[in-house]
Amino acid sequence: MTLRFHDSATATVRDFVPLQKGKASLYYCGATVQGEPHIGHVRSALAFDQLTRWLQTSGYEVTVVRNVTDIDDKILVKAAENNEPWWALAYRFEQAFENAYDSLGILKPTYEPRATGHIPEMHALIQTLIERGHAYPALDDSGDVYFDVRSWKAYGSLTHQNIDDMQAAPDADPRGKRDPRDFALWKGHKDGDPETAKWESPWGAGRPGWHLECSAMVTKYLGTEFDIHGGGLDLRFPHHENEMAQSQAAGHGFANFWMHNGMVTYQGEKMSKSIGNTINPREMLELARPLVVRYYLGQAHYRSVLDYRPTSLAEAGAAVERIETFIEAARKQLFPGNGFGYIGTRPEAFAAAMDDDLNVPAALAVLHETVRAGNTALAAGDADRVQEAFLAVLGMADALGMNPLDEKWATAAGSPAALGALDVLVKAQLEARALARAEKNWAESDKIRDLLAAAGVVVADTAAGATWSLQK
RNA sequence: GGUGGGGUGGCCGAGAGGCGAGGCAACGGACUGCAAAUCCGUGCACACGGGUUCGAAUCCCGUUCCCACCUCCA
Repeated sequence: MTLRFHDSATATVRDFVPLQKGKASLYYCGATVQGEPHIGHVRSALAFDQLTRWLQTSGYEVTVVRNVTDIDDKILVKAAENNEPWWALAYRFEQAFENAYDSLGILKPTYEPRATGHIPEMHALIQTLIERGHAYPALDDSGDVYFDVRSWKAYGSLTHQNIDDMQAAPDADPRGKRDPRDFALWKGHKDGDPETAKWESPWGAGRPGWHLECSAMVTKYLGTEFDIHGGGLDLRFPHHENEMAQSQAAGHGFANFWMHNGMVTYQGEKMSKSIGNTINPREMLELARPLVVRYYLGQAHYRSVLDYRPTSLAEAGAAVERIETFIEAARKQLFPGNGFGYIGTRPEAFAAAMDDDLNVPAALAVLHETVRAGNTALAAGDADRVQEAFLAVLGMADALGMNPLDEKWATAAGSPAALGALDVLVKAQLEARALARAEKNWAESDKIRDLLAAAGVVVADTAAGATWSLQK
C-alpha cells in the first residue's frame, strides 16, 4: 500500500516519496488577516489538518508551517477605513482565525510565521532574483521592484497556462513594468501610506508585495526544497504560480507536491470576500457542535467542491450521533467503570482509502460500516466483536481528528465530580422508573422519562436495563 | 479567448469496465408497554445521443448544461 497524493503541478496522483525518509515537510497558505474568517478558510485548514494527521498516523515526522500574511493592500485599506492601526487590525483578525481553527480541532502548525517578521529574508530573495536577471526595479521611480515573467520560461507551468493566451487583466496597471503580468516583489512607499508600514530596502523604502512572503518563509523554515505546498484552489493562480516562479528562478527546487483543496460554495456559488456570500464559522458553530461542523466540512473529498445548504449540518449531526451512540454503548459494555485505555486500530480498507489521496468519504464509509458491525455485535452480545469494532472506530476517528471521546469535544459534560453526582441522581430516577415499569404503571414511567428529557437527559431502554446520556 | 473541474437515486457524496460505497431522509418489517436507539429490507442512480465490448455510470465520438481560475480571494 503506497501513499499517493494529487499533485497540481503535474495534474496527476502519484506516489509520495519524501525528501527525507520518515519525515514530511508541509507548508500551506494561511490567511491574509484582513477580515473575519469564513468557512472556506476553515475548510482549507481542515483539509491540511487531515493531511497532517494522516502523515503522522502513517509514521511520518511532520513539520508544518502555515503563514500569516499580516501586511498587504487590503489590510491597509481596511485599517484606514476603520481608523485603526493596520497592525492592530491584522492582529485582531489573526486571533479570530486562531479561534476558528482551535474550535474545530485543527492542529497547531509546527510554526506560524508572520510576513512582517521576514523582511530581511524577502530582501535577500529579491536581491538574488535581480542578480539572476529575473527581477528589476520599476522603470518609473516608484520604488517598486517587479518579477520579470518573460525572463522565466517556466512561468505558467503550475497552472498549465501560456502567458500569451492569458486574458489581459482589465485593471492591470502597467506603469513601470516590462510586461503587464510582471508582479510586484516590493512596493515603494507612497505618500499617505502609514509610516509603520514602511521598511528600508536597497531599492528604497516600501513594503513587500504579495507572494514574496510565502517564498521567503517556506525557504527559511523548510528549506529550498520541501515535500508539500498546499492551499486553496483559488490560490493556484496567481499566488502559487508566482511563488513557484520566483523561488525556482532563484534556484530553489521548491515544492515537490502542490496540493489544492476545493472551494466551499453557498448555493452553488463560491464563497468569496468580494461577493460577500460568506458564512462565518461562528454562525455555523451556533447551528451545530464543533465536532459536527468538523464532520460536515471534512466529509467530502478535499478536492471536491463542498456546497453548503441549510440542512447540511443537521445531516452531519445525525451521522455523528450514530457514531457516538455506538461508542457510548460499546464503552459502557466493555468498560463499565469510568477510566479506560485503548489502542485504536485501523482497518485496511480505511488505510487504503486514506492512502489514496486522502479519500475521506471512502474512509468514512469504512467507519460507518464498522459502526454497524459493532451495533450488530452489541445486539448479539458478542463482546469480542464489540471490542474489535470499538477499537477500530476509535482508531479511525482519531486518525480523522474526530474522536468523540476526545476531551476536545466535551460539550455539556462537566467535571468528573459533577458527572458522578448527576449519575447518582439520574440512576435514582431510573430505579423509580424501573419499579413503575415492573408494575406496568406506564403513566408514571413515561412521566419520569419526560422529566429527565426536559432536563436534557435522554433515556434509552436496553436489554440490560435503562441507560442515560446527555442530549447532544 | 486560454486553463482546469464537474453533471451519480428525494438530498449529500464516493467509485471509474462486471462485484452492496457510505451518510441523511422516506417507506415496510424486527425488537419495545410506548418511545428512543439498533438491526433487516425497499428504491430498477449515474446529463443527453451514438459507438466499442460478452458486459459501460466507468472507455471512445458528438451534444448540452454547470462551476472555478486567467493578478482581491482558502
